[in-house]
Amino acid sequence: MPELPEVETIVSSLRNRIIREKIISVYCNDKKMRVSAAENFKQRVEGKVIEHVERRAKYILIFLKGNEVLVFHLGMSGCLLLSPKMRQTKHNHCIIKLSSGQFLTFYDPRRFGLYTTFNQSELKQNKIFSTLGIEPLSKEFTDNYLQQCIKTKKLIKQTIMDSKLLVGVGNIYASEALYMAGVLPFRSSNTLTIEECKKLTKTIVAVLNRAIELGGSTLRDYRSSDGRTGSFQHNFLVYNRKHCTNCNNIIKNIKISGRSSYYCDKCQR
DNA sequence: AACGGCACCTGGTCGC
DNA sequence: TGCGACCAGGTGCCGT
Repeated sequence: MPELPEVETIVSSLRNRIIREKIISVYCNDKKMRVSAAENFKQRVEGKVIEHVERRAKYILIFLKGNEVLVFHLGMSGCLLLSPKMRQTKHNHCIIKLSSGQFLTFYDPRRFGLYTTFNQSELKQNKIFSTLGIEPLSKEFTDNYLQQCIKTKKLIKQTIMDSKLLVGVGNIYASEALYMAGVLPFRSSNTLTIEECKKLTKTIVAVLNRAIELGGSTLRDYRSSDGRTGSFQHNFLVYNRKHCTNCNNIIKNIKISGRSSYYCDKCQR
């Protein structure tokens, strides 16, 4: 569900509103989750003060004074909402009461997400975090880096969505970036020219930045932590569209690794 | 080692 | 109206 821009939107809105707050109490019901929260989750976070909030890939990291780091992943349908009232919904899995009286609620109907806590060294050693690729909005993401990544026969859409190479690019933004670069999603990565690779580097960064400016994309479930929807979905050039925004050609839709992939066979080669 | 396929879930939509 | 089929933004694991 939420990709990098949606998670970034949540993190930046939380950053302004929960820093220095103390965690007063925690309701935790992870029985239905696919991944359990850490043992003693409640005891490990109650009474701690929130120091800062970061994003790594699609994970939300809430650093607590001391050594603990609260970790949330929203999966396909997860939300992390901050509200002045306790929200009782069917799919609440974790509710955190803060010293200001606000409630931070994690809910996730499809339960593909997770929440837990790590201490900082566990976080560094954790298999998930130690194998994550680089951030596309960091200085490390260069033409040269992408040129190294595409030395494979894998389809280019799979390559840019491979979180061991590059994090945060999900199904929507992969389709959009490839469309903007004029590259068909089912090309073998190693057939891209240097020029195409350079262009793709630029379009990945551009589409993510533009989506962040617009608060992400809301197709169905996504809300920021203040309950607001994103509006980048109105700016999709190819995803979920019937006709090409450039040439009016009919947009094709194929499955790549089981995911809907949209493209224009006139504008993309 | 690398890759494809699948499993994990609920809920919304569409067609009959 | 009711029901079943199908689809959805992610990710880890398993078998080949």
